[in-house]
Amino acid sequence: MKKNYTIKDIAELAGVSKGTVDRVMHKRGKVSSKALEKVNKVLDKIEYKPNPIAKSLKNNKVYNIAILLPDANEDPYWLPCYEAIDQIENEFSHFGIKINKGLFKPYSTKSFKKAAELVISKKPDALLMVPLFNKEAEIIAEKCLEASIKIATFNNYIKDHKVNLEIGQNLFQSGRVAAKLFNMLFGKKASLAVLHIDEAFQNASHMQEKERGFKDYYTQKEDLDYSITVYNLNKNSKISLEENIESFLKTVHEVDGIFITTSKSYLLANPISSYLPNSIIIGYDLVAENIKFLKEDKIAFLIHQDPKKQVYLSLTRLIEFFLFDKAFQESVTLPIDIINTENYQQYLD
Amino acid sequence: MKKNYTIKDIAELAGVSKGTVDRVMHKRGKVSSKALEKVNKVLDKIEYKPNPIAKSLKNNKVYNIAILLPDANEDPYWLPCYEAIDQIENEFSHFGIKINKGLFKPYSTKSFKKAAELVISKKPDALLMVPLFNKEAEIIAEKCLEASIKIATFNNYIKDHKVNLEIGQNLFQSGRVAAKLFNMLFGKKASLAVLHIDEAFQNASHMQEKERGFKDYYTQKEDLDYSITVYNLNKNSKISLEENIESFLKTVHEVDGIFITTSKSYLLANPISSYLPNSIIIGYDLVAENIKFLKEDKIAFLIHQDPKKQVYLSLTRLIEFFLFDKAFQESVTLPIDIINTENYQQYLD
DNA sequence: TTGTACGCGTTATCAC
DNA sequence: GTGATAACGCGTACAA
Repeated sequence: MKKNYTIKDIAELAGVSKGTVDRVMHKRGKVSSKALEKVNKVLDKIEYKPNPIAKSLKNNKVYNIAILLPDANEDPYWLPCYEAIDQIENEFSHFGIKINKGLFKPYSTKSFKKAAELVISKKPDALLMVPLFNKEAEIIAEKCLEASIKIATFNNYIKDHKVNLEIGQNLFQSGRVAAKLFNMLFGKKASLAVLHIDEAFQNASHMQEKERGFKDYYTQKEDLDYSITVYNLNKNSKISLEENIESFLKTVHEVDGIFITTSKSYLLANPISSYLPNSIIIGYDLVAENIKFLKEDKIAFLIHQDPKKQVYLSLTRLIEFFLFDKAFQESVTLPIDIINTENYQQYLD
Repeated sequence: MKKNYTIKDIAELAGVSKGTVDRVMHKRGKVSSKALEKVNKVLDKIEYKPNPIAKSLKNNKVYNIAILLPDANEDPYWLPCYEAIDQIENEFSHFGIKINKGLFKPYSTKSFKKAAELVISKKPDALLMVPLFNKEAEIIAEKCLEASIKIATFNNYIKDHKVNLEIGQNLFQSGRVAAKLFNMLFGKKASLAVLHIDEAFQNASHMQEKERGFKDYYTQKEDLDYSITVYNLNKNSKISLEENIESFLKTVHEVDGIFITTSKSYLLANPISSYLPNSIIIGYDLVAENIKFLKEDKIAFLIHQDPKKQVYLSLTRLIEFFLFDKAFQESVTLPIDIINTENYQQYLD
C-alpha cells in the first residue's frame, strides 16, 4: 500500500533503531551480524528509495559551479546561454547552488586562458565550459582533474580527452542533415560549396566535423553527379571578413547550394543576391540577423544548435549530481533541429 | 549577504514569532495590526521566497492526477506518452504524486466516455486528457469544472472551451511548415494533394487545421502556379482503409507532393511506388513504420509532434501548480520539428 | 554496538 | 492574538 518507505518504517519492521538502519545502508560498520541480517531481510523485501528532498534540506553546503563561455557582446550566438543560467539560478537558489560566469573573447586564446585561470582560482566544485580552443581547453581540463573539480563541456568537445559530462550536437551528423536537404532540393545533379566563415580559427574542429559529415553523405550516395568545393573565409591580418566574402562571390559562378558551417550566414546572405541570385543557403543558428534573412528567403534553412538547452541541461545534470548523487551519463547528444520560415518562432520560446 | 531568508529570520527581524509571520503571509487573520505592520515592514525590505523543499517535506497530501489518453495498442503513436508518465511517476513519487491512467479506443466515443467517467469518479485533483472527441470532451471538461478538478489537454484542443492548461503544437502552423517544404522542393509550379487518412473521423478538427495552414501558405504566395486537391480516405462501413487508398492511387495521376495530415503515411508509402513513383510525401509522427519508410526515402519528411514531451510538460506544470503554487500559463505551444533521414535518431532519445 | 536527539524550513496545533 | 512546539525524512553526533 504505502509507496515510499522511510528509514523509520524500516527500523520498525526490522525491530532496530533508525541509526542502525542508517549504518547498514551506508556501510559504516559497527553493526552486529544479528542486526545486519534483520535489516537486510527487510531491505530485500521492500524497495527503499531515500527521499532526496529531505536529504538536501539539511545540506548547508554551497556548491559553486563555474561556467566559462564567450562574451555575448562579441557574438550574439551565446546570448541564450545567459538566459539558461538565470533560469537555473532562480530554480535552484534554495539548494545552495552558486554559479560564477567567466567570459572570454571568442577569438582570443589569451582571454580564454585568463578567464579560465580566474574561475579556477576560486576552486569551484565544477567547471562547465565551451572548449573553443582545444589545446588550451585540454590544459584547463587537466588542471581541474588535479584539483578534483568536475569538468563538463558544451557546444564543443575536447578531442581525445575525458570529461565528466559532454553535451552537444553531433556535428558530423548535422553536416549530413544539410547534405540531405540539398539532395532533396537538387536531386541527382548539384554543384555545392562548403563555406567556413569565421573571425578566427577557433572553430576549426567544429567546422571540419560538419564538413566531414556533409561530404560523407554525398560520398555514400552512388549515382549522384555532384561537386563539392570548400572555401575558408577567415579574417586574417590583411583582409577583412567582408572583403574576403566579396572576393569569393566574384570568383565563384554557378553554385546550387552553399553550406555555411558557422552562425555567420548573414554575412553572405545579403551580398549574394547580386552575384548568385539562384544559390540556396543552409546555415546554422537562430541569431537575429540569420532569422531576418531566413524570413526574406535569402537563407533556406538554419540548423538550430540550441545553446540555451545545452547550458540548461548541462547545469541540471551537474546539480543533480551534487544534490542527489545522480551519476552522469558521460555524453549527451541533442537533436538537430531543422528550421525554416514557418517553424523558427516556436524555437525562440 | 545572506541569500535566502527564512521565516525564522523574518520573525527575529520583526520581533515576533514564526507563527505570526506565517499567519501574516498566509492571510489567516488573527494578527494584531501592530504585528501585521511590523512584519510587513520587514517583508517589504527583504525578498522572501519560501523554501519549496521544506514545504513539500511536510506535505502529507497525495495529489491524484488522472490522465485520459488512447490505448497505445490501438495506435502506436501514443506509446511515447506512457514513457513520459513512467518517468514523471519516478521523478515525483516522493512528492506524493499519483497518476491514474485511463485508456480509451481512439475510434470510439463510447469508450472515451466510459474511461472518462471512470477516472472522474475517483475524484482526482486534475485531469489531463486528449480531447479527441470535441463534444464529449467538452462535457467532461464541464463536469471537471463543477467538481473543481483542474483540467488540462494535450495533443488536441477543445474548441471554444476554457481549460486550465493547454499544451500542443500549432497545427495550423505545422500545415504551413509542410507547405513551405514543398514550395522549396518544387518551386513555382506544383500539383499538390492533401490526404486525410484515418480510421475514423475523430481527428476531424485536427486534420482540418493542418489543411487550413497548408492552403493558407499557398494562398498567401503570389505568382505560384499550383493546385491543391483534398482527399478524405476514411474507413467506412463498406470500404476498408487499404481499399480506399488503393482506389485513390488508381484515380490520381501526376501529383508532385502529397501531404498526409495524420500519422498514417506508412499506409500510403508502400503502394505508392507502383503508381506514383515520383511523388513526394510529407507526413506526421515518428512511429516505427513511418521511420522505416523515411529511411527508404519513400517518405521525404515527417513532422514530429513529440507526444512524449507534451505529456511530460503537461504533467510537470500540473505538479508544479500543486506542489509549488506555480500559476500555469494557459496555453503552451511546442516546436514543430522537421525530420528527415539524418536527424530522426536524436529525437527518439 | 546501539539508540536517541537534534537540525534543516515550513506549517499546523495547542496552550496561554 | 500570539508564541511555543511537534512533525515531516534524513543524516549525524553523542550518549548509553
